[in-house]
Amino acid sequence: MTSIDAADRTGRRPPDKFEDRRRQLADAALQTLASLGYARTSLREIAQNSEFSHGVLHYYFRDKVELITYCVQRFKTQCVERYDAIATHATDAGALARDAGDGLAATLEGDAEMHRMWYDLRSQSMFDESFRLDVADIDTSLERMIWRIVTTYARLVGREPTTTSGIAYAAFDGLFQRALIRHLAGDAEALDDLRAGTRSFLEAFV
Amino acid sequence: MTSIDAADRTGRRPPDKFEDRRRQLADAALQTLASLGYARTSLREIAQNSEFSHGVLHYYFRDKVELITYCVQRFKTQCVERYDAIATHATDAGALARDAGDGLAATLEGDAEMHRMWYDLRSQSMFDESFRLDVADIDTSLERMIWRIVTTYARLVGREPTTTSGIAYAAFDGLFQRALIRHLAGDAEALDDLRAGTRSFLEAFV
DNA sequence: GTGGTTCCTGGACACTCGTCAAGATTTTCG
DNA sequence: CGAAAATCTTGACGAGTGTCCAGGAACCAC
Repeated sequence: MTSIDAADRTGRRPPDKFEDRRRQLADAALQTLASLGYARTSLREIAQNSEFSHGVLHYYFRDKVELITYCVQRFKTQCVERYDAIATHATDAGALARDAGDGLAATLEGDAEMHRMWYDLRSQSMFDESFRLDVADIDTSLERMIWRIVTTYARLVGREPTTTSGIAYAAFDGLFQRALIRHLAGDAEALDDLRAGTRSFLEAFV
Repeated sequence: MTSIDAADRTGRRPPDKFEDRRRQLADAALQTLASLGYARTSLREIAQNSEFSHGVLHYYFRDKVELITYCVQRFKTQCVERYDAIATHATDAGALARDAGDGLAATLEGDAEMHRMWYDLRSQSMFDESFRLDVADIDTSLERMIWRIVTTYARLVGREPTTTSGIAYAAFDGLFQRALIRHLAGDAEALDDLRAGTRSFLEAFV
């Protein structure tokens, strides 16, 4: 047994199997994080959500921090490819506003646990420097997605945005987070308020 | 030793000493939560931030959940009495917008750890029902504070708000949270962007 | 002072945590 | 096939967790 540790193995030749397994385990970890939250997520719990035992995690990841960091990066790739499809094929402003609101409401309802995990991890990044860069990276790509919606809306109504992309994203993020919290608490009006807020912001920001 | 447990003792006659001690221990817990985050806050760590040993926590609180819940409620009272002073004595719209932005920036910079604790606990409330009601309560009072600023601004410029209090709060909350994350990450422009965003929102929402 | 109540300490408990390593198992390949 | 490499399981470890409790300390009326 020539002991090569996980760090070295990361950059070896056939990344097929090894990287696949990492992704598989990271998905189990993401599922655990989404259902239990960061504070209650343990390696044994993650392993139980996979088809392996807990020891294998240290075969594919150096420690828990590397696993979680890998999770955040993986989550990011899922994010951008998922949201890049929101509201791009609209031909008039009203339809775009409706589609954007519906898209946000749909992912909030369908992926509620995933979204609360994101806000949980982002809160963690305020305490733990390890996650800060990756979290900031995700925030940037989300900001770009929002800004694309805003600028498209502005073009369709023939005006210019009245704010910056950072401020617009902050508003939409606050709106989405609030709707998520209320939705998880059982508030039936949360989704409609998210749609209404989306329209309201688009009108206010161009 | 007539064993009376903490739950009974809560409603006894002289609540002076007993309630004072609860507040004192809750403050130590809040300090710990602010510096370590919810996931890393243990009862022994809390006790070390106080002048007592860890055993006393179960003399004044039934369990950890009751302690944290008490903390959230205590944090709320501090919140409302602290923020009710923001931007109330302004006579023209421009000064109000400036005072509001400065007030938010000042508390963000001065109480950054406390604010990140708030976002951490609010994230927790998405996973743990125990905190949901208290967290929602705090959100409501913060929403009222923001709404008071918006309506005052609207009165000073002689117009009406163009949005609801919930949507306005969501926007300001997103703005504040974004500024906090960037501030904690060492971004020197975070505070100025918060001020600029405050002005931008006030203009956009009336 | 003295006895009783209240308050606090410190240690023990059962458990979970991240980590690690020895060995069993599976896969790969000459 | 059979040896070598890669992969996975299992159990252990020390540290840390929430909780509980026996007993000491402090306080207070008498």
